[in-house]
Amino acid sequence: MLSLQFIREHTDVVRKSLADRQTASGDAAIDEILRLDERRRALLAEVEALRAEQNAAGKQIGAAKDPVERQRLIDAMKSVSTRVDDLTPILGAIEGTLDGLVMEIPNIPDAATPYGKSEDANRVAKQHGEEYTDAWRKPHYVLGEALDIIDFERGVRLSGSRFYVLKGAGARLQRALIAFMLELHIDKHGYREMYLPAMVKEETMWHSGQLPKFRDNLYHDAEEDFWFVPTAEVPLTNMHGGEILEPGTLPLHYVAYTPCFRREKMSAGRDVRGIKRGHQFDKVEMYKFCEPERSADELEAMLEDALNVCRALDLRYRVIEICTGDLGFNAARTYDVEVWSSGLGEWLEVSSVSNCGEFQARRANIRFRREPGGKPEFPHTLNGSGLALPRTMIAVMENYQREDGSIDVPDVLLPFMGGIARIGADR
RNA sequence: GGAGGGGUCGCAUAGUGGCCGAGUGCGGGCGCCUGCUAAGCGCUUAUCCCGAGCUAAUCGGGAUCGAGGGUUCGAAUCCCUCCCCCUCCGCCA
Repeated sequence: MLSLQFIREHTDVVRKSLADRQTASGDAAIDEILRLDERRRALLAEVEALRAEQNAAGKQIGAAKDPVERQRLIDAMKSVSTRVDDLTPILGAIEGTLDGLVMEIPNIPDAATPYGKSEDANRVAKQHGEEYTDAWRKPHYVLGEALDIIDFERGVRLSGSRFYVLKGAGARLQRALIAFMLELHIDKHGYREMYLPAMVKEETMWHSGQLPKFRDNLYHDAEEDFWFVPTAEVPLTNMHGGEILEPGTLPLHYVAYTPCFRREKMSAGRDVRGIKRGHQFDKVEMYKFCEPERSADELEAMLEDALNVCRALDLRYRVIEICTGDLGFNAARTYDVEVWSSGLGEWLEVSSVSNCGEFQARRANIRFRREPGGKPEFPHTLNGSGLALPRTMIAVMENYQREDGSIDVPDVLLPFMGGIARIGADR
């Protein structure tokens, strides 16, 4: 979130941010925030002055020996007490409203984020390999059913639309990808592996910025305060919630594999075919906490870490630089990574690598000290997929398919496949 | 799920209505002293918010004793609700 002080003192920057993000009601929201903030501070001054009076009187009353004098002082404070009781709920209500409004203001785009009105203005920053296909190439959902490694029908039987079952070598292929990605990030890229809760409390969703904006996209338990994570970014952000990290702690590089759950209400009817967009999917997520001045470099490094997965799998990829109009709520700067799938004949987003600046750290109240006794500062946080499994599966299946309908297993996955080098050939 | 115990300043503890934002010990920091990496002595030891100030040093005020409500002129202390931890029983991947 943004600090009230920042909104107050850099109102023009915030207004520009909202305009660049194509937020229609941005100005009205800022006006309301400024108005409430002014009222809040006026009321706060009054309440605090009264409290100071109470505190001072409290000491006198405590010290008063003469019962008559004592009673006189107590009676005198009753009106002050009443006034405080009157004002406090008003102040509380204003702070509540204000807090709610500020929570809905998105992060300020980084200066490096290009301006653009919508995703059409995103530009390809880097591309490795050209689009290609062949007449005989099939989409993964055809391959998957023919090889009996993806079962859509049974997924629907169990859970409804947007669910599927991976079977045999299909399930194993995904597990191999997960293991390969994790080990690459741990052993070669220096991340520390985390096994995380897939359900978190509501508060945690606010801290990482999923709430209130994306309430419609989240699943939660009807009876208890359990919310299903839509990405490991949520628990990872909160790993150090409320902490002040000691000098020498940063940077922290974490990697976690989790299932992710999304309602996908926004994309009803889109991408319904195949495994491209399900309510449940797996993802390996990278996450960093670092000093503010290092986050730009850390972002580039994280992008490379994601691309290294694509390279190791010999996938054709491109990097999309997200423009202001398409930037996510929490992000100041984002690269998307897409890989080419030769069966569907499209680029698939397998990763989104973002620098959130101090936006999430402020929400989750994560701070660090540069030196012992130093002033606490907010670290920057970064997150990136490394990678999302279903789309990586699609690309691998479609790009490694042979004309006879079998699928070669990429070399780097062989150690995890228990001797299966080709799916469908020796079944 | 049942019964009991407990949550106070980095750690350990003291504290049953005002002299407690909070004592003591340990740990950490600064300084003094001591003719040797010890002992001793003194000081210090959180975070956030509002205001003033050169968007400074700093100063004034407010808040925070698991969280939220309540009683009261006044709550770490009393009452209620919730959360978490520990012990035992039950159940269980």
